[in-house]
Amino acid sequence: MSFHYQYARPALAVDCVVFGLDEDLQVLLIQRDIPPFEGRWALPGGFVRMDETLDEAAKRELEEETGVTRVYLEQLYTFSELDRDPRERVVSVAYYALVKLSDHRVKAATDAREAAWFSVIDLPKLAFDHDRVLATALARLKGNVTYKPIGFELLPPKFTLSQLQRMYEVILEKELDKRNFRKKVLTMGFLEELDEVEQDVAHRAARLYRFDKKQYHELMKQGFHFEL
Amino acid sequence: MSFHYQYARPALAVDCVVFGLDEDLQVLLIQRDIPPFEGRWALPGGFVRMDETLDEAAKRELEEETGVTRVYLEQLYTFSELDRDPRERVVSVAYYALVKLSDHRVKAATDAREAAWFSVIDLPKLAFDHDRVLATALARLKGNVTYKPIGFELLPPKFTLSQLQRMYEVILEKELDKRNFRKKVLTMGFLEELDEVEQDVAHRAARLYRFDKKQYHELMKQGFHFEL
DNA sequence: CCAAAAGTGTTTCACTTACACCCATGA
DNA sequence: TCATGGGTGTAAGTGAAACACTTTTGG
Repeated sequence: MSFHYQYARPALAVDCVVFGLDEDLQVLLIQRDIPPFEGRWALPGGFVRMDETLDEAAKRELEEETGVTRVYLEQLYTFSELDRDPRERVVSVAYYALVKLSDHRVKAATDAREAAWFSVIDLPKLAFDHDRVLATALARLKGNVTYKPIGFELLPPKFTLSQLQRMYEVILEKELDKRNFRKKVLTMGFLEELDEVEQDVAHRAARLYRFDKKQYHELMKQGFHFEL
Repeated sequence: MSFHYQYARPALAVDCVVFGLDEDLQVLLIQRDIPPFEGRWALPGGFVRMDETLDEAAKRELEEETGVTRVYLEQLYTFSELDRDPRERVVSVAYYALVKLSDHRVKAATDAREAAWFSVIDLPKLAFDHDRVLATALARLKGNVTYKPIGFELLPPKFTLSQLQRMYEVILEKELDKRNFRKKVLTMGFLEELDEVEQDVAHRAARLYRFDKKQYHELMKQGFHFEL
């Protein structure tokens, strides 16, 4: 590699896989309004600028295209197949994030494009290689959710233990035992029991809990190991 | 993003963190023979060509610069700090690999550069942000080794249980109980017990074992979960 | 015969799993 | 009063951790 490198370069882009939780696990998509893949749904994303890092580019593109802001984006994988974009060589760094769907239910796209939530179990065929990107993100989510408390990002600040359990069941695609689940998460010691219950339900109201981030980090420092 | 995207682009490079095992955990470095950081040690790597994927670029650069070939490179992380290269904007995709040090003890660099193994616990200051890249790779290795049998890549095809245990101790930086360790790895059922013992040792010769990849994948399919 | 590492079992304790009924509430 | 989910305990089994001595071999 010489001092002045001036061969042709691939273009560099970012794509964002943003998950939310409803009955199902949901993902945020935008509808493309220009070729290629005009009209097809795609992951929000775009090209990286010279004066921003990849993290910054991902955050900016996500906000520009979907209005979603203040989310923690984590780098997922960099995709570099030669033909992943029919126009030219584009290498894309994928990010993923978990958001409280309630905070982003109506998304005001700042440009003309349409953004919408889709259940991951009933998706349209996506543009580019975004099916593959999404599959990678889903696998990562499934793999991480059991040993990092990332799932809490999907829930509102106050939640019931049943909501928490349903979240794990949806992501892991398997049922969990209610008593064992409650025992486990409560003994971990970072759920703050509130003196409040859920409202407007047609049955006994469940107690609300809050994820105590400080306490969690305190436990981490002491070598605590979260699992399941 | 317009059809013809022609803004300035970052250069795109790959860097390879290749681990080997001796008494300590080792990493393969090359000495730079041009500025910037002339004379400093760095991770092998270089710019990505238009006709190759990132995986291919990493493999090619590693071979060109160190002679190391036929290793399984896994993508690690993409680094994009604005000033990580003093010449110009360079985004670099890092890869990591584990190799049997015995196979690569003498490395014949194909060009003039020097390549050498360094213990990770006694490293020179590296060029660019390679200290950070290496730290990321070490963290990943430590995190993965307990629940994927990747560590076997560091050992020769036939190894003793003590060698296997030492490998885990070196990577995890903690001591393990001999009896419990042997019990555990043997009950997992993918170690093939050979009718051979190690040679030329000044004490009782230990039995040799082989990692049975087929059996491991068979167990995986049946939902087996490797850990520690 | 000495040094050096190989090899081997048992007990204790903690955690995981399986499992079923009563309770509180709003409609 | 009924339907709906909320909330609770125990027993059995499995796996992790702690722990020390004998065996083999070459020098």
